[in-house]
Amino acid sequence: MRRGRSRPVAAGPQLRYPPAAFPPMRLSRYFLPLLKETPATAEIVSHQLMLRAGLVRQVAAGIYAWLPLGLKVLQRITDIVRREQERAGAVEMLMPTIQPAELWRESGRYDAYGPEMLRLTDRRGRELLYGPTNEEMVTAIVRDGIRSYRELPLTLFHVQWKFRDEIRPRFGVMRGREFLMKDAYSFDLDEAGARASYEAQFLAYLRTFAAMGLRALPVRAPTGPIGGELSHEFHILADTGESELFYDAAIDEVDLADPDAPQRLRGLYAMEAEEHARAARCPVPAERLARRRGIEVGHIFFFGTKYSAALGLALPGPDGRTITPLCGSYGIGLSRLVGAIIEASHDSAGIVWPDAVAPFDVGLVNLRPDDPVCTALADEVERRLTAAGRSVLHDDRDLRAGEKFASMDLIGLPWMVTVGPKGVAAGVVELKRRATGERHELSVESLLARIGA
RNA sequence: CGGGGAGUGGCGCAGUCCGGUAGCGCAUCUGCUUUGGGAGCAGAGGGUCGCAGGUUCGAAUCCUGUCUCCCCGACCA
Repeated sequence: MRRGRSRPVAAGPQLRYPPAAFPPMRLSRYFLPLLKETPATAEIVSHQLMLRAGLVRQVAAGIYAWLPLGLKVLQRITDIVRREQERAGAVEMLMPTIQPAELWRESGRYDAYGPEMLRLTDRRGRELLYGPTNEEMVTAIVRDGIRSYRELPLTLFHVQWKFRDEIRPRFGVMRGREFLMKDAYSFDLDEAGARASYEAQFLAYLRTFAAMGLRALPVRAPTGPIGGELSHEFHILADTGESELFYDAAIDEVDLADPDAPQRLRGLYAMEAEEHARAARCPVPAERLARRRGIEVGHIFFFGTKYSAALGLALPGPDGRTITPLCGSYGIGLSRLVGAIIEASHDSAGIVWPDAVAPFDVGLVNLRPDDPVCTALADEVERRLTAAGRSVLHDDRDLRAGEKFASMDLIGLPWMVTVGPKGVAAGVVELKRRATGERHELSVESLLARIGA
């Protein structure tokens, strides 16, 4: 191809992009290594199920490969987070995993961070690190890219892998060394603006977790000298959660659709057990004090000029005086969320994915792939569900019914559609809801009416 | 990093104390019979026992070193 001269792309059917929104996936061609037995190294249920359901494979302590099915979940979670971040006015970018040590010397954190930071040296002897977070970098980028106070406020976010060399990684992806995180950073001219940016993220978090079908509790987190009351952790409630939470049961009554829900939630008591014990007195009457376990999946906080001052981010304000922007950062542990969701939603047979984050909407089981009539019907169901916008994982393998059902239960897709010899003559298939176990025999038309939109 | 435990076919384990040339279940492959909730029978393949030294006629087994993984604790999204 010659350079410097554009030529029109030849139009032709072979260049047209296929229109299917969700190409169906055949299990016979997929990579889904399921384990019948529980690996001895996995202690908690989410880790066990993630290994058994073929979501991840451990590569080293706290480091995981994401297999196709696990990646789907991670992507669905990321999509929801991205949508809600953009809705809250944050702008996406992407910063690298590797950062120069010099940047961290500017903030003084290079020495402060300790062995948890993975340090590297390149061939020229330059000191690098695998980023555990990005405050320094984003602050430097904004410093170098902003010329006027008029360009603020600004909230940037990215989704990127991070590395913290935990002393003891555990609980599978819940406490890995390498983890995927959404982190957002806000830059404001004054405290009122910073507070508004914080509020916007607080609301975005409520919406994000609700959109995933999760119950998330905002918990007041201890702050440093600058943070004031502007720091919250978001916990997914799960009986197996790592932290114990005490909160005002009135929180359970708050309607998230209500515009003043964030305000109400912020006013209601919720603390981690350790903080709760430390508090002078609990403002919640005993009969309203709820106690549950949770998994921290998000953390937002305001830290003022800590990094902007250290890195020399300053702008001339409208009156000519220098403004050092006020900043906050807002994290969601995306890979950890996968584990947290499973902790919150599983049963003895396997995972029970909430609809919004399931790797596929429907598991389609053809009980007789060698029977042309069953196969024709299964193919039709696949085609029509796909056309209706549902993602379908089609089990076309020649295996026994029990094994196929058990596999579907294990991977936890919200719906299972079974096409088999019993129903095929009458033109009916069986629909099963994973969460409840409820089953119905339906015609293909009724099936589409039920789950086809 | 302190304390504890474990490395033996893909997975789960036995064998280690009392050295004698590796075994069980599941999975895999072949055949037949089965076929709507992890089938039955018959046969087959697959392991330098984490690694490196040492002791011994002989080491999965004893000794020394080393690496890795897991659990409890402090730490953390």
